[in-house]
Amino acid sequence: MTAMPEAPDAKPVGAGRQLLFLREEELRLAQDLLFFGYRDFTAGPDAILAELGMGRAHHRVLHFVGRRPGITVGELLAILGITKQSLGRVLNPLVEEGYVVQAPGRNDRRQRLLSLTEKGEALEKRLFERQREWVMRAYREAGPVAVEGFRRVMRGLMGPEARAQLDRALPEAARPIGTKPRSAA
Amino acid sequence: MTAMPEAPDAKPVGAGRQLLFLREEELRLAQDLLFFGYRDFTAGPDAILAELGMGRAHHRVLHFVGRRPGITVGELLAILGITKQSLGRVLNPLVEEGYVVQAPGRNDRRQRLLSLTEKGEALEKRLFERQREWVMRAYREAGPVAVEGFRRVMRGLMGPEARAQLDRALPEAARPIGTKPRSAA
DNA sequence: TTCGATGTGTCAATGACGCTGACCCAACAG
DNA sequence: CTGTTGGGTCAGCGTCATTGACACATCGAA
Repeated sequence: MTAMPEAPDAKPVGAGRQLLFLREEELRLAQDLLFFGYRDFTAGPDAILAELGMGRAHHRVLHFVGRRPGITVGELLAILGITKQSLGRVLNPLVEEGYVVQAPGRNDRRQRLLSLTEKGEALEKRLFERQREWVMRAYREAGPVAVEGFRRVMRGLMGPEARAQLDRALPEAARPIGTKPRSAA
Repeated sequence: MTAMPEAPDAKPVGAGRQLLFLREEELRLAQDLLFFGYRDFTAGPDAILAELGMGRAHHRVLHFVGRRPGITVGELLAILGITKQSLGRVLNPLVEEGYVVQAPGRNDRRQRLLSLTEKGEALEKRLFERQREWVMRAYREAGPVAVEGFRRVMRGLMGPEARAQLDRALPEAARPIGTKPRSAA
């Protein structure tokens, strides 16, 4: 490839260009965007977590437990899509260090209902704020129409199970496009 | 900062109005979308790679080497953002098993210019096709306007270095919207 | 009341993927 | 000749996921 001739005014790609080539390039672009975008999206929280001897997995637990206090272990496993052994290795330290509390279920006492402690909420919020700044910048630069498109595409990239989980987890308030939960929970 | 470009095509969701300030739920949604979307986006290739005893990191090498044949090890390291030890653990098997070839640089014979063998191209293509179906489905469901928005937002989620790398790696032909290798705003 | 299914926890081993630190070689550049 | 650069390698560590097997309390129903 030639070394960037600095076209000062790269025009939008002409509509009638080689369609097949563009299709391929479109997808290569999507791959790149998702790789870099996701990596940099998680970089902020990752840095905070590293100082605490934690990783991305801890963040996910804090995130989903914070989103649905009283969630059962089984539900969390289903959402995260990992094994209970993997979850245990992350969840146990969070409990031991006082970020998460477990309470026996009222109806089914086998269950351990998870929720965040104040300490857990504080950390989750800290991670959240870091990421908020990052996402807000991207949203602001892109504009509301783009944000709506982003949501549509990301939703499309999710498998059916993940979509269902998302619908279930979402407060009806901020729901994207055609996301009517047909059989709500 | 208030008036954003009109959206003739996108459905006015709750997001259609002023989301220039990021409400809590909007960011939570973004977090969920990125987590689930990225996970499911990579699931297809992951399955193929697992059969070959490889992982996501191998795919990335195949992807970026395929995109820029003759890339140096140093450039690849910069793009991937990992250490050479980490790269070595992935790249060496790829070379040993005949997916990637190394050639000494013409100007600087210290360099090992990387490119795919036919075998490597075949595998990369196979992974690519799997992902293409997935992305195409999402793109088709979302529509062209949404795709454009998706690109803008993902680009915004990338850090400055990643954006520069993306511009550098891209054939000037198929470049997304406002991506003249300079502007931001 | 017994018994199987369920929710959860845990031990042990494995593997992918990243890191740091230290050191090496070959080639370039002064 | 010397210092820097491009690349490789050994040794060790940590996170995050896996599988398989087992333990235990509880629930629900025969």
